[in-house]
Amino acid sequence: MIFGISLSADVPVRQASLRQHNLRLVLGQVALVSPQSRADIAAATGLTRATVSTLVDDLVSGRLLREVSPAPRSGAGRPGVGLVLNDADGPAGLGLEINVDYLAACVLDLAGAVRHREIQPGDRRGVDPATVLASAAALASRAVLAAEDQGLTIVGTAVAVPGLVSPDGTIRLAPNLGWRDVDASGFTPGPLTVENEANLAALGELHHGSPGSADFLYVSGEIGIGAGIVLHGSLFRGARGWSGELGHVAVHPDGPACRCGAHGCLEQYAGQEALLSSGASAVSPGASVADLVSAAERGDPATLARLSTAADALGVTIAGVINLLDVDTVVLGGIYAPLTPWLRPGIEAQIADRVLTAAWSPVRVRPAGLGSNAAVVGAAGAVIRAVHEEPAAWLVPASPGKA
Amino acid sequence: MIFGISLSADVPVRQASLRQHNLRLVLGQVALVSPQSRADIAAATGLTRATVSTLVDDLVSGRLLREVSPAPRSGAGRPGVGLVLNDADGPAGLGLEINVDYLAACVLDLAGAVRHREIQPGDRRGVDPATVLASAAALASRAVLAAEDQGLTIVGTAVAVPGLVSPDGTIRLAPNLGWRDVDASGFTPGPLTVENEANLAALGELHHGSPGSADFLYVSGEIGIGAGIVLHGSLFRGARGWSGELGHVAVHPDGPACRCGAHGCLEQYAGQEALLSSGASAVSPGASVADLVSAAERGDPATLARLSTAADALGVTIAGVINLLDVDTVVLGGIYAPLTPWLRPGIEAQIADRVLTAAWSPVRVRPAGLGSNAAVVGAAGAVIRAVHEEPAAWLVPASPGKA
DNA sequence: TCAAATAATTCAACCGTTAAACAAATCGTG
DNA sequence: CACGATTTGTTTAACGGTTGAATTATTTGA
Repeated sequence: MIFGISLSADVPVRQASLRQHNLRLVLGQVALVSPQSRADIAAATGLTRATVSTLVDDLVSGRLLREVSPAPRSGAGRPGVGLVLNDADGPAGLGLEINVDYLAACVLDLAGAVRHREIQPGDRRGVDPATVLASAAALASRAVLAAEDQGLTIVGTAVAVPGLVSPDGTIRLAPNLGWRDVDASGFTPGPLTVENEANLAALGELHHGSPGSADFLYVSGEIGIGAGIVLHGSLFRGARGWSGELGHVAVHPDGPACRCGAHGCLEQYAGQEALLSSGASAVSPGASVADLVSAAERGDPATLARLSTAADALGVTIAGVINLLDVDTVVLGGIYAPLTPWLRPGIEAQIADRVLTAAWSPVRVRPAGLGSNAAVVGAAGAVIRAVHEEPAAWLVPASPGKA
Repeated sequence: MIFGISLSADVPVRQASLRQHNLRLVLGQVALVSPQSRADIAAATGLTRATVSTLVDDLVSGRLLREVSPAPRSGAGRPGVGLVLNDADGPAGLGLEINVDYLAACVLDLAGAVRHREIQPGDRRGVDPATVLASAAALASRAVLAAEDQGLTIVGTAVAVPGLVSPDGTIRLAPNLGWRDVDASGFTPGPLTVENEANLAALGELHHGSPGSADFLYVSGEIGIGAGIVLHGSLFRGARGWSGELGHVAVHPDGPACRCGAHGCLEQYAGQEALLSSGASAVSPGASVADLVSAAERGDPATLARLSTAADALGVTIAGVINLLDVDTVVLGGIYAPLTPWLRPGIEAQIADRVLTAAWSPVRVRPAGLGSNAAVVGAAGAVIRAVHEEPAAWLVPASPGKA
């Protein structure tokens, strides 16, 4: 549970909690705009310069902040020393992604910069989970070494998987991997979080993608269709962590049967298989998304028609979501990102038609800024975000020799 | 904005904030279990008895708590004095509801008990908004008098309306009243909140109805169909406050045209008009919901068929919502509450069929505990809830003569 | 009547923030 | 090159809120 909100309501508050809160406040301010003096921070947060000084001292000796020599000069007066997130020898987050057609790893430093990345393509459908997890573990240990080479310390790991995950780290159901009740909680050393791929991708988009709204629906087109829901700037995981199963929302209740047992699910109209493998078209069976894009660019009528059908189905479903949740932005991720030019018109038309408030408050539809990296980056970001959320817990005790 | 979360993250925290937090903690503890001694509170919250004493002193002299003579005895030792929410001469909340076929007012004391209620039936469709607001204002002033007679002081008012409300209190659109851009912000003295009827009903159900889940979908069947979404125990209002337009989610995208301009909206299948006025049946046009219930109880085939159709449509839509949001409870409110016996089977069948996680985590479907009072009670409850959330702001200064 | 037990209050100590004074570092100007 | 102006960062006394131990208050049971 790396995503839990920590400041919750029904717990007593002592002076120490106060300090924790203000430590986070200062760290967050530095994360917001980067070289910043203690005085700047004081002005921006409303804390006193004195308080900021003591807080910054803690954060610097705890290896979360770093001083940089000259702050950008302005007028007269003593120059302030700049403060930045410690991306030199501080903590770092490790993100992993287990997907149907690739494994990926990614290391982010405290400032959110990608410091290492490795992608291992290969179809994992039907492969023994233990084998796949072993490959992922190997990927992870290479990433840890790479981080150490750069002076960074991995303080946690998050894994993105295309399926439903229990709070204890068990993968309850990953239909497209063919997995069911796989325990992924301890396959790598250190604290580990297992989380749905679309959720982490949404987080990645929120914190590391193009800056946009704090309320959006991230639609992840992979073999299946998932969604990550960001409400008021934080991920909504549902009562049991199983939100976002957009692919199995009904478009036509009496439509074709779906693998899930129901009829007319969105996945039947806009899933990767529906887009790639059906009917006669310029795109041959077994083709890739890149082929689809080029066929669309050529203007192939059958391809365009199929994309239009998918866009309509997506649009109907998304319009329903907007009527329900009132998000103001829809982010198209996964395979939908490169297909945005052909999907957007149909989606926007359905929104205009079906969303009650569309007339006076527009909804943006845009492609994901991070492309296919959204989930790994989101996973690593979730780890460093935990540090940002509770810096007091991550202050490394000053070694007496060095201080 | 009576519902805002006050403890937010990017604000400095001083000792005073600490006190505010702990005041709320103590008040909340008393609200949780009622006659409770200072020592009990200390044990339950983790605060020191000393601290609890000073906090309770503030709350008592500020008229939010009241001491009751003998706490329930147990063994030996000095008996603790019981503390209860001040429902004798404390603050109270006024809730109003403007609906298509009735106006209502309701006063709740700090303990959440209904101390006054008035309902004024009568069809308001097409009536001039100013006239309706004047009636509501009259209702409100009678409620204020009734409260004063009982020693209570109204500290705020919330109004439930069947429509979309802007943050500034303007009713942007209330289709079934025929209102558009009506300013309802100042029609009664004192602080006023205007809010969607389904949202307030959901809040009412959450805090004053049958205790249940903290994540649920409240489906409000009135002339239109609205929904209130409660996530992690708090109301989700959407990016702009316009969440919950369930009635215009598509069931059959190519279905019959809806007033809203789209096609196949849920309202066409399960709205009050669809249930009451269509086709030949034992229920004559212009009938009421009570007629519908008695026809269903008689087993009238046409009525049962129509209810079954409505249940299927509701079920498809609700299943989509659950796939998306992973709520574990669905509350049927408004006209659906008395119809639950006939609606539930169809809804549950669709959920079982279409919700991915239904197999291993059941979804409860139940009628609203408050019936048609949910919205007014929720409105009044929202006001007293604001006091609970930020007691420091509501401590009445001790009058020197009385203290 | 007295000891045991529990409730509530008092008081010195602690901790984090504040405000104001002070020290440090730079620029502008003569 | 010196000096005032200016801004940064640290120091120090004071303040507010919580804590823990001691004290007082109130009841039960022997």
